Amino acid sequence: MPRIKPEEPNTHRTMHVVNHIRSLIENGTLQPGDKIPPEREFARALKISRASLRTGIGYLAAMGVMKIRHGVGTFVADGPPEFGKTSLSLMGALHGFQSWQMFEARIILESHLAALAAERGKEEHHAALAEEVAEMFATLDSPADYLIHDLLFHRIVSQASGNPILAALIETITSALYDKRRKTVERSTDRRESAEMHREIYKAIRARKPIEARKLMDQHLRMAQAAQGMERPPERRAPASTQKSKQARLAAVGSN
Amino acid sequence: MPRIKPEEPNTHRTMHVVNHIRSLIENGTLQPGDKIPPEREFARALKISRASLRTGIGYLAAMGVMKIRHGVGTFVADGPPEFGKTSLSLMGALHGFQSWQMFEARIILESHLAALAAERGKEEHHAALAEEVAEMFATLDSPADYLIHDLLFHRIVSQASGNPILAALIETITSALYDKRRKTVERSTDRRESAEMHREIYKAIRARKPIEARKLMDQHLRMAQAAQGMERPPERRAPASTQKSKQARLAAVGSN
DNA sequence: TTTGAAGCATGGTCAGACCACAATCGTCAC
DNA sequence: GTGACGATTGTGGTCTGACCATGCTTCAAA
Repeated sequence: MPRIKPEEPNTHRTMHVVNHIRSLIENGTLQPGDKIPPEREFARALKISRASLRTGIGYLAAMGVMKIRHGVGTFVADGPPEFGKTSLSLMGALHGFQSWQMFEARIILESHLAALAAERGKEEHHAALAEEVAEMFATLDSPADYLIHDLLFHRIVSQASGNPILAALIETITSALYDKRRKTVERSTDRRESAEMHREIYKAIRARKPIEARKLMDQHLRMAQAAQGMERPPERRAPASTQKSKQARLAAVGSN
Repeated sequence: MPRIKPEEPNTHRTMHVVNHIRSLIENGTLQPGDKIPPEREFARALKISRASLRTGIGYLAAMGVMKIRHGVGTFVADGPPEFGKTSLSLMGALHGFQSWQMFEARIILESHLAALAAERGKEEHHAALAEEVAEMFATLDSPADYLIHDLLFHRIVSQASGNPILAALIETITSALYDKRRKTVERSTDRRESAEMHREIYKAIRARKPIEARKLMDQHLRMAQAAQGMERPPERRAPASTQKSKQARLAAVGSN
């Protein structure tokens, strides 16, 4: 007896949910910051169990598309786009990303971003950059405060580039890098010189000199890279890893 | 009576699972391709319900860290790193990423990648690139086949760059771009000229001329960009979007 | 030897109950 | 009136146990 399939109960429920919400977002029904219906109600509407709905929402939340607030509700993510913060560091652990590789990516992206910012930056960006440069000079004696304005400066450059994708990529890499660096003591890498360089970059962006902005940013980041010892190491051979046997590794998975 | 907290039952179970697996990956106990214990068994080991375990695993799977195979088991992702394929396109719908922005990001990343490949590419990469160039010339009459080798060529350049992070970023952007382009008919954008350019790029990489490789790749991609009409549009003002009211939008969320 | 049908291991879904958190509302003391 | 504080309500988080769906393995029949 051939099995009749009046509808299509297949296609994992999870993806059913994901695609449904996806289409709602794509046709503009759902916009950043909007709240979706309560789980129980939504599940009833989609004719699936609450558990399955939750799986789908969890999937979207993991990708940063949805934000869940316990006791409040579930919302479409607003604010700047994020490519799962945990994602990069986890992927790093998994695929052995090296710090110098992250820094290399950052240098490439951010120096180009500076050039784009010089081309497209608007008055408001120029003003904000000037503000941060001033703050940096004002906090030369306070490493923690200085760092904040340093980060803000770079973030504004990202926004001024007019390309949110590149800005989001930079943001992801920077935060992953920051996590690694947070533990190391704040070496007082001559903040005055650093501030001067930021000022030069600002001037190039304001003067709409993409080539120069790019060059200065590249130079600035390479110095930072050197200061943190994140240059690309020379070729190594024979990693000589001391791996446990596969059997021994897998036996330890359940340990807590 | 004050509540005693001998342990910390808090910290959402989901993150408990994620962090547990994360640490297993970071200390090398779990490696790409490894299979984790069956859900029922693993849940018992972690002293949580199977449902919660599944939530955590789903989270990791959404980020591309785990691969779930129904009826078989759950595995740590192997193969090349992926930043959630669906992520970029969903984020695009959410934050209004434009095609030209994706292409701009691609141009910046990939032209630099070509330079790095020229610096660091090994014999094997050179051989593989030559192979693909030859295949491209051999399939000038077959758009579909040509496209395959086109993609492969670029992927090999990514690998040759020696920076898996940049390679993964490119891969994500390219696949998102490809999804958008798939529907458009394969315009026969002079494949012969395209193949010639790839050959030039290959020669520059093989000759270890980073500057030239970068320039050629940039040139090649800008032509492709123009051919697909993905240049950055001139400044627009007054988007004049025809948005429904918030109330009307949210009322339609449950529709199926 | 081939092939098809069980059987089994594993992930997927469901239902319903209860827990935990956050905002709101109502009561009561001041 | 007004503030504090507890109850109520709405919402996500977790648990349990059952059953469904898939895909590999095994084994018997052809």
